[in-house]
Amino acid sequence: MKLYNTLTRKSDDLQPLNPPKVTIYTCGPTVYDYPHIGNWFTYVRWDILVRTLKLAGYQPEWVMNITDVGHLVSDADEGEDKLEKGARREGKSAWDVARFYTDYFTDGLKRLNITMPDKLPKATDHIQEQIDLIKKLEEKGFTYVIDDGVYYDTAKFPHYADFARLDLDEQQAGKRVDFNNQKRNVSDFALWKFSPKDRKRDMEWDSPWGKGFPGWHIECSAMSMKYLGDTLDIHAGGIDHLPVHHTNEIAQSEAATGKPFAKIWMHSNHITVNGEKISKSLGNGITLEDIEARGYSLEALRLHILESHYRSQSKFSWESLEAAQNRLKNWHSIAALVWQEVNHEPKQVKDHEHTVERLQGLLRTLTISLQDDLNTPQLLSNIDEAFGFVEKTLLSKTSRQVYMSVLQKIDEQLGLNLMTSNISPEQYALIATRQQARADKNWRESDELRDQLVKQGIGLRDTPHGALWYRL
RNA sequence: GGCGCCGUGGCGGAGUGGUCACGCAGAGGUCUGCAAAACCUUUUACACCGGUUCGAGUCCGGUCGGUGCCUCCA
Repeated sequence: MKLYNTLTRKSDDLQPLNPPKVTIYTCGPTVYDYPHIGNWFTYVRWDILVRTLKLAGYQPEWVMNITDVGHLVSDADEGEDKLEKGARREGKSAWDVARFYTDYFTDGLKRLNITMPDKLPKATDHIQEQIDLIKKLEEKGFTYVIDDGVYYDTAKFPHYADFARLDLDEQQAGKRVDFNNQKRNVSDFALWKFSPKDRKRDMEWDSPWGKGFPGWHIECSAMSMKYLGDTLDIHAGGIDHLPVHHTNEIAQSEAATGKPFAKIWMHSNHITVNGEKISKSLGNGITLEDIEARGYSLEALRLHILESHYRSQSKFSWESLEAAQNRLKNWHSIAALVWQEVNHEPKQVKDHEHTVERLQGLLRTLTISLQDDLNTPQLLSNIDEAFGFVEKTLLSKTSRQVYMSVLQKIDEQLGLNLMTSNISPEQYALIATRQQARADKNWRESDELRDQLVKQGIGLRDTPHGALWYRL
């Protein structure tokens, strides 16, 4: 199985440390606001990663963190605390805000049919682990303390700039911030921040260095190592994390353990909405509720997400969501054929043999496409081709069985719900009655029966092979 | 300014040098009691200019354009 590795900047073969187990850590949400579709794009993509690992015969162990402690608004460790800010906005405590958005987030995972990670550890439940890790870094001489906190000295970590290929001298030229002459490098970052002397924070803890709260980056190192060991098979996250968060995670973790932190780093690219990037500051985030309010299903959103590759900067628009919803609708009607007996003409028997071949071919290409760095767009086109063939030739008894296993496999890998249940005998009876009415040219009765079925969520299309139903 | 990425038909979007996937939308047609489908046909798509090659959307160089990060952000 091949995955593009940011570390090596090429597609690497996955070679887990302890196969068949594959350890995965993905950066989760900071729970201080509603996630927007851009966030969900990323989580769906990691869901596909996990499902593909299972397909490839691995046993993925997936940990995603919940950042419920307010790291500061800026990577330069300046400014406001996000959770405290959210708390003020909503007139709640930081703890309440964190709880509310954590629940919202896990609910969203279910709504989007995203595999539940094996663990969703919260930063606030792992303060001690973070303190221990900072202590370790302190013992090894990677830290220094200034007025407002304990910092990581990036100059002590020789390969700090390698991962993101940063040019630290040129970077931020003309933008050099004055850190009260207390920070030696702009790239240094906080491991532990002290509480302000004049104010009590909602969230603060005692530490060997004084009362305060952990820096943003340390939680991921501490929790991933606790649950998955010193070296991860795969670490994944949004592409925005590459230059700062992930760079810092590597610096902390590798300084502490002396071992590689992750073998493969994967980055999900951002999406744009109407050509603009989504950002908190622009306030153009679309939520799941916005999607549903416009009459689109989250399943359509899911399919839309799969229509682009995770490494490309994809575009979101209502128009393309509409296209995805239409495509899904067509898929549903073709999927419903799995339940339907059709009167075939003899000449089609040969086609049915080809149908079986096509469907088995789809199972092969499905595996190939996904294991090739999660090429979902290519897989979708494979599905379309096979479905087109099914539509054209209809199904025999044999091919129906194969088709059923194909639909189940697609649902399993893509998290769609193409396999719906069969309709009831009563509904089949209604269809048969309508067919008789049509044969008698009793159009009024025939149309009434059709309306009746529509009310039950069943659509019909009349073909030379009889009336075929699909779920509306 | 530094480090990157990208330019594919109306829209979205794959493409690993060798008949330019696929979806959505549009147009025309066949079929059809109506409806819905289905099927067929359909517009010189690979930003531009050079180069390498028997052959380039695919490799190399340049030009133009867009865009991301270097403040928050998946």
